[in-house]
Amino acid sequence: MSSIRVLNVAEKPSVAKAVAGILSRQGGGGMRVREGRSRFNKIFEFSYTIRGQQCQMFFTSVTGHLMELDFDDRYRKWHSCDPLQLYHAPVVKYVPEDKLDIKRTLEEESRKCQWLVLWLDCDREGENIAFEVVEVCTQANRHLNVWRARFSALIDRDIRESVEALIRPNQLFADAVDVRQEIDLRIGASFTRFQTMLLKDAFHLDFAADNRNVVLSYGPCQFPTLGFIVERYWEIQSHEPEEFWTINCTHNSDEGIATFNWMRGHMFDYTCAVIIYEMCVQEPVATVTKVRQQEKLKYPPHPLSTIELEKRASRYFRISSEQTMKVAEDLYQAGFISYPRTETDCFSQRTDLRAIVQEQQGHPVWGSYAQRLLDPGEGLWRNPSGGGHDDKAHPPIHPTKFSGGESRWSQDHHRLYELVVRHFLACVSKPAVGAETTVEVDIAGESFSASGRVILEKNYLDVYRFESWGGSMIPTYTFGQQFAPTTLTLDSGVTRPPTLLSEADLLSCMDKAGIGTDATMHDHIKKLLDRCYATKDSNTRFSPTNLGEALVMGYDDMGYELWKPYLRAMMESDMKLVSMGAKRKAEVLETCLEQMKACFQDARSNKAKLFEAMEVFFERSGRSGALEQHTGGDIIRRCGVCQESDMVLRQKPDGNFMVGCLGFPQCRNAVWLPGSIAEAAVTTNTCSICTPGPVFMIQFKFRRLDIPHNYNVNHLGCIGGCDEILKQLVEICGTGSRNTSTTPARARGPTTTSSSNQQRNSRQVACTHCMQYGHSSNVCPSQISHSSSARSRDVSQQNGDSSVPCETCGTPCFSRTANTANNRGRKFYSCQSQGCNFFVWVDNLSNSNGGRRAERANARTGGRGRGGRSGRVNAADTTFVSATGDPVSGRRCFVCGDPSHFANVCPSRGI
DNA sequence: GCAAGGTC
Repeated sequence: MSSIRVLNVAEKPSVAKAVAGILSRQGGGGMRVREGRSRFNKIFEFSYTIRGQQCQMFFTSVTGHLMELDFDDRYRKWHSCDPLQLYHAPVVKYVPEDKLDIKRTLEEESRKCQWLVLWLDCDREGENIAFEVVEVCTQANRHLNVWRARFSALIDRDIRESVEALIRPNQLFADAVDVRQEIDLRIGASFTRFQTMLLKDAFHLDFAADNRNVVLSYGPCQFPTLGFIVERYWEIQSHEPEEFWTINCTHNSDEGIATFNWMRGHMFDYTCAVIIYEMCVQEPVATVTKVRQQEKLKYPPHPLSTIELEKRASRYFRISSEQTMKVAEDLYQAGFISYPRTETDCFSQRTDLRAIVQEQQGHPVWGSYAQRLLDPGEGLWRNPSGGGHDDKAHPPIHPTKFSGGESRWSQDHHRLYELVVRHFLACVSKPAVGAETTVEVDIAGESFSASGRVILEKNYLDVYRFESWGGSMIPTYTFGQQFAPTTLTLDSGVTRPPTLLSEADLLSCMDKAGIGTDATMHDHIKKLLDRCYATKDSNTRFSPTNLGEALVMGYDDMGYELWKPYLRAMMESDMKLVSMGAKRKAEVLETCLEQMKACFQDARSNKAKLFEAMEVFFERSGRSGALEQHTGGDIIRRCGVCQESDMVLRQKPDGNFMVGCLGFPQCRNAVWLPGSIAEAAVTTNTCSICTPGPVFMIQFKFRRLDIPHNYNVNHLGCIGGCDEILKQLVEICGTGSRNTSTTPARARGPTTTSSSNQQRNSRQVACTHCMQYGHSSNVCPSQISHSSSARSRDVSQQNGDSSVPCETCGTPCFSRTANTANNRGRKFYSCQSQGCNFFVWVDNLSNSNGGRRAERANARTGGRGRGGRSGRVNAADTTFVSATGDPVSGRRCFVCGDPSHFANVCPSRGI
């Protein structure tokens, strides 16, 4: 039987070498290596038998995608077409210049072979690359019999099994990637060209030495990444510190000090806190109600995936994700660590983990730990637990070769290799063991708890020096034991805003939202820095730049969530449907691109929003004619607002006329003219009424059909305030577009309400969440929790949205608003639980807060026990409110107002 | 000059 010549192609040279090595060993024969056209992609030759068929194997590789997608030549230049055309412009898939040598190798080898076996990674991208290879190879030899090998790890058994069970490549998987590529290209290019050409020359971009090189890119991954940064930044900006109160208790004994925390945590209502504090102070005896001793385990981390490597390198060493991937690639190329781009965080059963540990035994620092791991007497070994992710292509990142440190390594190389090794050793180690003691005490019905921990066995913590497990001792307590607290204090604090996102936080956000892949996330982060959309401080925390914030603000003001991850999530779910065969590629492409095109058109018609947002941060340069109303024009009069510049007549891009101050943006004085004007020209006539003069009159020509029939189409008018006809026509026609049913009149920025934006958008674009028309995605009923912006202007405090525990029975009470004749609009808390009659006006609570704070300060710093046993509050001046809502003075019951007792023993509570 | 995805 004659031998079949088989061309095998892997996704990267390392896989070609590894698989060829495994198969040639199994085939029993030797392996020959020869050069291909590309110096990176060698060709391995050996004999092998597939299902009884003698084969002559030729094994080579590509380097990732062989082809690129781009627009047809006619559309590649930025000014070659309207960016809107990019939604339909023809696209071509081609082999770029730097891949031509690989293409030639494939063509030459194909001609010699009968079979083609594709060894691309077993994911959607791999399947797509497979079809690129098929296209090149079958063009050279159309008789090729095409096969796909599916393997999950580069180990003997997997490879042998996959070659015995060859299948056909999966067109649906490849289709899904085609969809993604085309959508990314069209959206990215259209929005990038649009916003760059619109804004770059219109503003003094202070961060750029030369505006000509500035690209304001938009991408479905980079923008949501920027969105995470901006959103957190806005959250911090809009944070309003809120004061809260908590009760703390300490107890000194011969064995040491125990700190007991209030189990309610903290309270935002001072009155509530002080009442409870009073109760504790009245009966300052602590009774131990619970002593719990537990063994606690702290588990080692899961095996290392790319994202975890990036996050941990950032957290432990402050190395950027981009640098981490660079160094990891270096270490991988030199054979010290396994493939660094992997989602997998569990080891295959077949991996020889002990062999990997064995290699590390000689290391001067962690070698002795590796020895302990392998010693059964130590009992330190534990099979690693997986995190449940498996990309079926690569194992978790682990050391593949011992090194005591190479002389050419940088500090980052040393650190990353150490992290990979220590992480691996930790994974196969037992968890740390601790003994935790929790003590709960009761003071006047309030619960407090204290806990302490001692570490019994460090185990993996011995080698994983990056993690610690704080321990603290507490004295011994027994159930029922009573003691007098050493201190019992009512303390205040204020809520703090969240911190800026760290690189590890950002990677987590992206991972959770499915933005980017393990191999590209660091690229998206770097792109934000390169584009000057964000900056990173020395603590690896990200802030948006003015430019980044302005762009997000502009789209947010339009009512669009182009900066949120939902668009990507929708594309991802569509891709999945395509790969499963539930939706056709053409159908998904058509609907998605139609929607994005409508969105693009709408964004373009709302470009004033982007301008307004940019104007918040940047000076206008005056170089752009994009919004003509701000520059040039015939003079009407001197501006009465700034008294420095002239007011000029301008026609806006939408065809409408206005009179604006040349001092814009410093002076925003403007007169908006009726939308029914067809022509307007400044005359030499001056108004005899309006002052200060001269005010030049304008000859208007109105469109007949756009004004009532009793008005003349020709009108010599004045914008100085005297012209009643002009005023009436503004009233009748509005100052916006001619046809309000399709493009409603729109005032400038701040006066435009967000609801009018939403209405406008909803007419043209389907919601990106539910694909329904009639609303935009930021008000989608299916996504309400996503829809509110964190920006302060959008934050509204509504009735019933915050609660305080009822001071009588503890049930959460929500604020409500009175609707009675005397108290309409006044807020109150009223307990809704059955039989409880607690009631208080909110303004009574807040009005008396100032005095109470002073009083509290006095109680804590005055001679009344600061640091002593009882920081008792002087309630003599406190204004309490009775259940009827009437204020009562003095030390009286909070519930019924009776001065003979406090609320904690009020008869109305059945005590 | 534009995207994101492979990889060197």
